[in-house]
Amino acid sequence: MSLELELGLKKPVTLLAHEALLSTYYTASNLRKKAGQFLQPFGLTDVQFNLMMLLKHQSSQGDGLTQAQLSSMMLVNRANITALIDRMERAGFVSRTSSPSDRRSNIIKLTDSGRKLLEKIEPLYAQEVKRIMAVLIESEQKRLIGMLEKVRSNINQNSKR
Amino acid sequence: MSLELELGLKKPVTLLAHEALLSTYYTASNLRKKAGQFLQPFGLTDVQFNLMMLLKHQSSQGDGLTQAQLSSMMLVNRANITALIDRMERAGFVSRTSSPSDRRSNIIKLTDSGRKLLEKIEPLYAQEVKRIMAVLIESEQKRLIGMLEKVRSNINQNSKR
DNA sequence: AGGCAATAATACACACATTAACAAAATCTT
DNA sequence: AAGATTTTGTTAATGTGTGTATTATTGCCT
Repeated sequence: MSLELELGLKKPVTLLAHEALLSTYYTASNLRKKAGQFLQPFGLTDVQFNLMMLLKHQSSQGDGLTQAQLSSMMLVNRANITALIDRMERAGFVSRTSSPSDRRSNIIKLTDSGRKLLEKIEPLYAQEVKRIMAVLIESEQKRLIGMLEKVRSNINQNSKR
Repeated sequence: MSLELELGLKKPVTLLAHEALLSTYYTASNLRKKAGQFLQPFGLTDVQFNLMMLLKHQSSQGDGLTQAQLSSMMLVNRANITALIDRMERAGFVSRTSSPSDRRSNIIKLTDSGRKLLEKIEPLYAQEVKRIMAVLIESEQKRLIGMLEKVRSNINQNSKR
């Protein structure tokens, strides 16, 4: 089903490049909504789940990550992380301790209950991701990743120079 | 540049399907940020610009659109549109009048100054979109659109049945 | 006609994103 | 060593997204 039909547009999008952009945009939006619905029964948002995945898979033997590292890996501003960790700490998913080696930094770690919850969700999540992406065969998924990578690389090149 | 490097990950994403999902997600996020920066000097957000584009191109001879139509075309909850239109009305970009044929509905139209602003921005925006997407040739853009369409169509099919 | 269900907009509580400004700590430079 | 710069986290103001509940209106149905 085309974007035009999905959104109930009366007229097609005229510029192909714009349709490609809107496709990316709306697909991501749909994916996020789906993830949100999937995670809601577990008391998590998609953002919180992503953060927990980073804590589990991107820190060496549960050493945790700093808020700055998290903001870089999540592609969001540092300022976001403060309130996000506040909420997740309150919910008991993560702990925040000051770094002994750099007193500016906080070390964020999964709590035991956070890790337990994550490990319950992870296989179900992976299964659902695989199901959704299975409409594309492996080579197509790679091509998609490659094309999107090219687009990203071109976003912040200025037209001048 | 791979997602792994862009985000500063210490370890690669292991599941290909997940990498495809994250690629889509982060590309959309980058595109939105870029659009936001591009539109900021004009006093618009990307969401407001999109809404104005819909009002211009998706309504028959400036008849306007209802808030329900806008929410469908923007793939957002109806509840969003209320405050969004509040802000845009306050800024003088759009007008909100009650529909004579259905007193539940509001008709949203571009104001003269809103239309003038949009027409100034539109060619610059189109140029930038074309520049960004020009890393993909036409056939690739079509393939991208097609693949994302397949993904979207699969999001809301349940695994059971 | 009279009642019931669907639809449109709104309000509220909450989550998450941005930028800008700030304090504290670390690091660089001379 | 001292001063300047950068980095880290926080706060505040603002915009956008969700879900849920409420009100007003319309349309359907017997």
